[in-house]
Amino acid sequence: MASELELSSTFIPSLYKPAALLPIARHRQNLLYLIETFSITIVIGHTGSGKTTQLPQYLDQAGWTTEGKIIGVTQPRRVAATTVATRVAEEMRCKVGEEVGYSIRFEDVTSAATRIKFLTDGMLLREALVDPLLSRYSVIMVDEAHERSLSTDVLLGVLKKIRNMRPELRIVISSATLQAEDFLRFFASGEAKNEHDGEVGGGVGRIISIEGRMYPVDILFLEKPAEDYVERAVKTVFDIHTREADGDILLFLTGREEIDNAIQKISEGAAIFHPKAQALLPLPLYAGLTNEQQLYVFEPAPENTRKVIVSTNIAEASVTIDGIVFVIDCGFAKLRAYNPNTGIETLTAVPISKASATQRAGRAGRTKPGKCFRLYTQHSYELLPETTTSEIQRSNLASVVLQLKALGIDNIVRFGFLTTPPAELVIRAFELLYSLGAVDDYAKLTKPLGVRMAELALEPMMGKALLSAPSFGCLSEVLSVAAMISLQGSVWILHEDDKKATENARRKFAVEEGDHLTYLNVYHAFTTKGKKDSKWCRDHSLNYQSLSRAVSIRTQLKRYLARYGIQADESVSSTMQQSDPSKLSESVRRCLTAGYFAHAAKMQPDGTFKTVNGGLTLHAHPSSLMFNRKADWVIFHEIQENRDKIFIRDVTRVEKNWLLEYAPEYYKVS
DNA sequence: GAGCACTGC
Repeated sequence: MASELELSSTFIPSLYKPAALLPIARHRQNLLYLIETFSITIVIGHTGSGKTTQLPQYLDQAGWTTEGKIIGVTQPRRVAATTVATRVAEEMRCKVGEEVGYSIRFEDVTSAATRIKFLTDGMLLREALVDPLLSRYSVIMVDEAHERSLSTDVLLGVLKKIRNMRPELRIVISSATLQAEDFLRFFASGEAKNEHDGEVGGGVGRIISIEGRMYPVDILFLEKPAEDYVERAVKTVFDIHTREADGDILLFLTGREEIDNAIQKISEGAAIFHPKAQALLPLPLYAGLTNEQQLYVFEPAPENTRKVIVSTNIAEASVTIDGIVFVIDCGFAKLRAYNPNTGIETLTAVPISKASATQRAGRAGRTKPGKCFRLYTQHSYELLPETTTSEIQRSNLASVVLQLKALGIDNIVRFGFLTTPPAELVIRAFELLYSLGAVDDYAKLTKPLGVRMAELALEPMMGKALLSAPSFGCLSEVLSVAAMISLQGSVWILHEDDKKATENARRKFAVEEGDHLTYLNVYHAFTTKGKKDSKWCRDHSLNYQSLSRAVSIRTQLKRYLARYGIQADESVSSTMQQSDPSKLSESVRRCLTAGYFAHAAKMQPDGTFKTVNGGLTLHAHPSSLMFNRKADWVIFHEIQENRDKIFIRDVTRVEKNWLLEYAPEYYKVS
């Protein structure tokens, strides 16, 4: 420790502004006082205030890491956990994994010396399965809590429960201004009243605001509503380019199609109207791009060139780009919602919230004063909801219910959620879990099935299929299928200009029986013929990063199963060629049916599908093998409504009698 | 004939 102190007085960090200059430094004493005094501290501060990097260090220096206790800081995203850990380690002059570490899925970079640990909130929930009181932590800081992700909300509920049993635990919540009082009220509810009556939070906690290092952003609205916001956005890009000072532009649209469209229009316009002026460089940004493709937006523009980054919501919170001076906000975002009555997810563009609009505008003021052009009227803005509906109110909650059950929360209905999810969502989740055998008649987790399903990092239906695999003699295969399905569609690389290339590549691996066995084929080729080689992947339009991830996921799932005494015999059936391929294919499809019986459909003469009760018309997604193939009965992984059609994705042929065989209760009526 | 964003000892 002595040598460390000496070092820090001799050297000044060169990479970053000295920490003493950050806005948070002035609040150091007050922050430490509040955390010492109150169980809950809500910290309001923008990105750049230093709350994430400095506060854990203050706490460490103030003695919160003595006697083997550690400070945990959760993030909603993996990248944030790793980058912040790296930065704090630099400031503390240690290697990541020593005094400062991080823990995310597949990567635990911590050691016995670790005192400050950055981790995803999902990961902290995992830890709670083993250590229900999170007893190693003296302080837990939940960063970016205002984003209200599914796991943040579950974590907040769990922390509130833990606080009752561990009053010495300190909880710090980082929030945007708008929601700070909600967080405090949440933790204060159920507390006995005291002398602080009348004040939000009473004696439980306090809110502290730390001013961020932000530059002013001028907000401009349209006078009249725009008829076509993509067109209006492109026009605004050119207006900025010709009339405003230097600085890059960030344009928010809702999805890939709009983005490609806008980029084309910007390129065309730039070529015609401004042949000699400063050039415009339009760049797309959305999650579907590979990491490599995303990196372009971070590179400085060539000389005499203005970057125009055309992005989805990914640039609102997940990705931060320097040098943005102008933001154009279309006022919409695509949002996922789940209908508990039909079991169908929708993905539609909806108006954003005021909080979201503020966040978007803030992206313009990170390096100097900026401007935000909103492609809607001030009147429409006033009508927007304050905040976006939290995920827990619009998601399929099967996994959440399973997780809470595994954490020992028996009464889900009475569980203290920050926002109580609609009862229909909870009921629907229980119905599915019951039909899968994960919970019993008394809504208790079954042993060992339900307990294991909760532990596996898989959706309940896939978890059930995987745990059934040994009895079908296809564990090795279903492990691979489960890993590939976990990639959520990022198996293939989509070529913007050459759509046939992807199709041709798909055809090479196609298996008649459907998408799941095609995935198995791809996985097998990747780990044998492909030799886990990135060039081989590029040649076959496959996403190298995703497939490497599938290998990690498979390894992790296999390790879990091994702990249950379930061994995958890789030597006998690791290739489909070795045993009778058609028999193996049947086993895999039977096994999938045992997990996915609730996602079954029957093909109609016109090639569309009908749900089991006959109510809804479904279409095979064009990315599915079953898009132009014949089948009778199928099971599918995902069902989603886009615009006017309901699509099913990851579709595989099954037999009707398998449905009756593996889910007699579920199908007894029909 | 077509994909918002995240994540799991």
